[in-house]
Amino acid sequence: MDKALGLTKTQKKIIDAAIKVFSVKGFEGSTTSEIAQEAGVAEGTIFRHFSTKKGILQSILLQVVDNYQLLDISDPLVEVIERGDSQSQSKVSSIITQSQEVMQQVPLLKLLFYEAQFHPEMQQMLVERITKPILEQIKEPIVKQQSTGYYRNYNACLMTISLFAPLLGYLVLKQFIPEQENMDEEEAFKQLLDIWLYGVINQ
Amino acid sequence: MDKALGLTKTQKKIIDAAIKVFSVKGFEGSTTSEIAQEAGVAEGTIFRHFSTKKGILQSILLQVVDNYQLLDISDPLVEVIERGDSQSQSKVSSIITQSQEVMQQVPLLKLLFYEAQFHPEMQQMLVERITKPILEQIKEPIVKQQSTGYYRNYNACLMTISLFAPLLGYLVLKQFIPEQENMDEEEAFKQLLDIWLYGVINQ
Amino acid sequence: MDKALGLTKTQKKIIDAAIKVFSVKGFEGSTTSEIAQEAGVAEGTIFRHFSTKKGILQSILLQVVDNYQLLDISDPLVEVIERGDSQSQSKVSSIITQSQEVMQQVPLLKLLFYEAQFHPEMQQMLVERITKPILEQIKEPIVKQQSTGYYRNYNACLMTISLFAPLLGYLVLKQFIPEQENMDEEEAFKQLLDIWLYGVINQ
Amino acid sequence: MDKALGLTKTQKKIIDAAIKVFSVKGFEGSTTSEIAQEAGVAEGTIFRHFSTKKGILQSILLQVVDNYQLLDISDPLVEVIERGDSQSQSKVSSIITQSQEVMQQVPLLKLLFYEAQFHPEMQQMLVERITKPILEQIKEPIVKQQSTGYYRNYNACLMTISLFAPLLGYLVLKQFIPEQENMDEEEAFKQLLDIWLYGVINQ
DNA sequence: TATGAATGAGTCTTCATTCAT
DNA sequence: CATGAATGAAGACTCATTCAT
Repeated sequence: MDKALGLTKTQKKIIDAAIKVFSVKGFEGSTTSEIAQEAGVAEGTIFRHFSTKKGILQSILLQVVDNYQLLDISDPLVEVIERGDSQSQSKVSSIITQSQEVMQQVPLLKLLFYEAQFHPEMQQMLVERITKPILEQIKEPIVKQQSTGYYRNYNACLMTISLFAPLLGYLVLKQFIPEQENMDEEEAFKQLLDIWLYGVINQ
Repeated sequence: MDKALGLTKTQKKIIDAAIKVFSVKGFEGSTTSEIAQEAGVAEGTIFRHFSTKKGILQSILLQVVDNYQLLDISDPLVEVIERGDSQSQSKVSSIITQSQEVMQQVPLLKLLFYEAQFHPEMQQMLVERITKPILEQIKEPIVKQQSTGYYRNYNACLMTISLFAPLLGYLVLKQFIPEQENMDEEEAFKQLLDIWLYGVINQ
Repeated sequence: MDKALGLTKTQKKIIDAAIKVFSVKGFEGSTTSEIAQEAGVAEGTIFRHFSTKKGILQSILLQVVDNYQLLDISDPLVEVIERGDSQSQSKVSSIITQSQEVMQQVPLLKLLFYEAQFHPEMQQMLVERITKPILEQIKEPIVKQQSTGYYRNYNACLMTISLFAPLLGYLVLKQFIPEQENMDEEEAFKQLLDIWLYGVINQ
Repeated sequence: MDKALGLTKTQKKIIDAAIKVFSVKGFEGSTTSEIAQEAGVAEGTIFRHFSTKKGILQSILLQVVDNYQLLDISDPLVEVIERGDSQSQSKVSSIITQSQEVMQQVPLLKLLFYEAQFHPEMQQMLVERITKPILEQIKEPIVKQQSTGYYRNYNACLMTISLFAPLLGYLVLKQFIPEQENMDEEEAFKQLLDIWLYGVINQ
């Protein structure tokens, strides 16, 4: 009744509050009392639902992993790869649309990847359930295009990196230096994809 | 007498110890007592040299900024841009050589950029003294190549991102997933630069 | 209907569970949630029957006091005193039989006497309803034997102590150091009573 | 300089305060903040010297064990056994003198033996370092007296219990029911020892 | 100047108790 | 009348910072 995707309403309130607080102050910099306040529950309530503060972080990770929200970003990229056609605006703009959500998730993802350094089991889960699946999903169509001779024969993993990293880098940089509003996101993504396609297409 | 670059020997010991400890455990996850132990001084000594724990972090940032060690990475990239020649192996390998040091600095840089989120004055210093200078330094030769028509006319900032992000992404990913040892670093960098050059060179 | 000795069935379940849990973990070391689980009721249910956690302890004490289960130990001792005859095996063994129950109650009694230190009203009740009655009950036949000249004229209270303490001491020690299984309980009690009788009988 | 018997002055202050507080409120019923206040130090200071609250209890036990203060009680008892003479007043009164200290230690010993139930390593130490040594020390002269035929041939361990338990029982009871001040301690001990000797001497 | 014991505010966590269902 | 989620006061413990030596 008060459950959704395995989380009770209270759990959802706490998770959402924690995401907000963690994103702003970092994991160690946040206190459970802040999270409780943000969630509108008593501090003790947190510990009826999550055994430790770290448990909250792990639940956030699990939810991100389970929802596969993240992987949505790879679908449009796959289409770009398969078409190999920078002019296919509709695809590009679908990425842009997605990116609004991704933008909001960037601080959360930074948090998870950063904190994962200090928690091996989280790191492993991130690698196995997020990083590797994305790499695999993107590598596959690249390899196919290489086999037809349409793409050059660089290491597929490196090609994936050179496709993915600039997009992510652009988003992160924009959070650091928000000034350059002169160019809209859609145009930026189009140019980044263009550069990659030219770099990758044979001749 | 016991000073070098504005740091006494004791200060240097503390800074070095703090870099080591912060890199492994994060800023909030480290204690001044650990730093003192690693530095081989008493805990109280730290506070004769740095007013607060955060002061240590700021000093680390200042040192990184002042030493410009970081910017060393942009020099070889500039040469790559200016030559526009993926075959110029010597340049590429000089990057590789540098990257050994950069590799070691990646955790420190992750730390500084991550913690900067929570300390506006640090964030500003990072942006003004590190991020923007690197972008500028790299944008300049790109713009020159564009003016001669040798490079395509993409937004120079985006071109910089698409050059820089894959290299950084490769280094970070390698720390997360160290397995793919099959390819050596030199070859990886060469391919990433190749892709960029093809994507960027007109025709 | 569901009452017995002033306790409803639910109350009895809770009391029994509390005795079990308190005996193993002590009063402060036990949680109401453990007691609820052991009793097979909800945590809230406990507080419909007992106003506070301490109220449970007080009810246990009341039950022990009301049931006089404890005082059963003094009856056989009285017989030993009255016969003044260490050879009366049947009496001794009836003590032994009782002691099986007493053994099980030792942890509970330790608990009550120990916790009573911290709760004056409980201490008073223990003294008035348990300790003093036992002393009186045992002193009486001793005094009678003294008046006939059969027992020496030591202070009756001290004689009671020197009768009672070794038996209790033996039981407690056995819980601490269970190894000395070489002697059975029956024999042990017989010897302890013998020593006392020899020490106490005139000539 | 500020050390004595392996304890610094601060540690001694904390230990003494803890003994006082624990004796009055029990282990679980005491708070580290109360102990700090009683010791006249900051709460944090406690944890520079004892890693946990339980660590304080263990240190108390260690100190009791190391000081062998407790075992002092067995020396006069040994003399009583060896003389086998209840009239040897001087010995008896030396016990009394000791007992003033023992009296003060009774609450502490009750604490240690009670809490030991919940901490196996403490229980073992109490048994090995306190209980067994006392039993052994007292059993030895008893056995000697038995071999000469002066004492009856009861189990030596039980004889020890029937010597020791009444003395301890008297002290504990006096704390519970302090009223019976009519008899002084010296006389009480003399009578208890008398009873035992008569019970134990052959004929 | 360097030390490290002492500090105490602040943290995570527990748990007896309440109350809407 | 029973339930168990929610509460929040209180506890053990941490750690950046101070200061007498």
